[in-house]
Amino acid sequence: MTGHEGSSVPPGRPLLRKLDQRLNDLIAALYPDERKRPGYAKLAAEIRQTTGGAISGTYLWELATGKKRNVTLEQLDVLAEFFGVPPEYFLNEEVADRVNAQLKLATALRDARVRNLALRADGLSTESLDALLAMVSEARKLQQLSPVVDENVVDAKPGNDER
Amino acid sequence: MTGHEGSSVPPGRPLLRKLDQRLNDLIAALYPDERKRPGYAKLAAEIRQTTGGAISGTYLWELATGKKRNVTLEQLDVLAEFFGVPPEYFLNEEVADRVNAQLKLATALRDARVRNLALRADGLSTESLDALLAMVSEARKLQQLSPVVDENVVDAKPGNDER
DNA sequence: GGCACCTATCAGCCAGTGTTGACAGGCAAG
DNA sequence: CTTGCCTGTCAACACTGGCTGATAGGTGCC
Repeated sequence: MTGHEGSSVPPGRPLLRKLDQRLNDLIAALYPDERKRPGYAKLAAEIRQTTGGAISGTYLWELATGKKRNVTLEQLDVLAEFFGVPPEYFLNEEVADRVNAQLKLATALRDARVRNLALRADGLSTESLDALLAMVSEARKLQQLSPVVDENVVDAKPGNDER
Repeated sequence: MTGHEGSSVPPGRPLLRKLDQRLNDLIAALYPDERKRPGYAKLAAEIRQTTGGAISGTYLWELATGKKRNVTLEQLDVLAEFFGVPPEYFLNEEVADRVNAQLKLATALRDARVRNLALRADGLSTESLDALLAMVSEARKLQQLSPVVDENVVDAKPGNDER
């Protein structure tokens, strides 16, 4: 656009340079255990089926490593929706801090489902939360997800509780 | 997924569909008098010299008429900076409403300078406001702009375009 | 040893964002 | 009426956002 350099970020414009850090924070919050964390490809696939929006693993990596950062609003919306944060999270410092506190709290919880719900709960009404949960459940049933994902995200321990 | 119809937006994704309206609101707020309002080209030039970011008049029109709406963060930042609103204005309904109230109030004022300052004042500390004002004044002096605005915002010498 | 399946990273491609340039219509000055 | 400026609008172009595919390295299972 401006023909500005694209590698080193000139401090001239207060652009969204912290997007990479924000993204990494979110990922770390959702998957506190490094071993259990899926790669960017798997994570992107998860985002795709959860939000319906398209995103590639490679691009996720590019964003997380700061190689690309001038995303479009559509992508921003998809990311925000998946991680359960308001889109302003990527723009406003205060909002980011507030949400980050919530994230730390959620990380403390052991149960993956509760953690996930807690993340998505921020700023939503009870009705919205309920509707979301129902939709996700429906989607899973519809896709006939096998008893995989033993300790991954959405499903918890294998052959155990589960409503 | 770019089935851009212009008017009817596929409700599949709660995208930023109101960007055109928001933009028009801002323009109308800044230039309440239709007669005195500069065209998109002039307005774009104004934005360019004020914020330093690049934007074309045609593109401004496309955004205002809803032909394009999936802007990048960089463009969003430039627009927000010029109009003196926080970037969340384009994302968050509540913020937009709150700021819109401020805009109406500011519109009531006759003096263009006060109106301008009022717009930019929202959410800023007194120090920031002061610094901004100083910078703008310096810029004006530097560009040898005519002795301040009469009722327009900035007066440009006819037939002269820099850069 | 080997193979199969991961992962992160890179190079190249396509689509759409954002550009420049030009056209038609309105309004004031000559 | 003609000339000139300014407006909104469009079409053709360029650049980069975002994707697909391939490569290199790691770990487990045979």
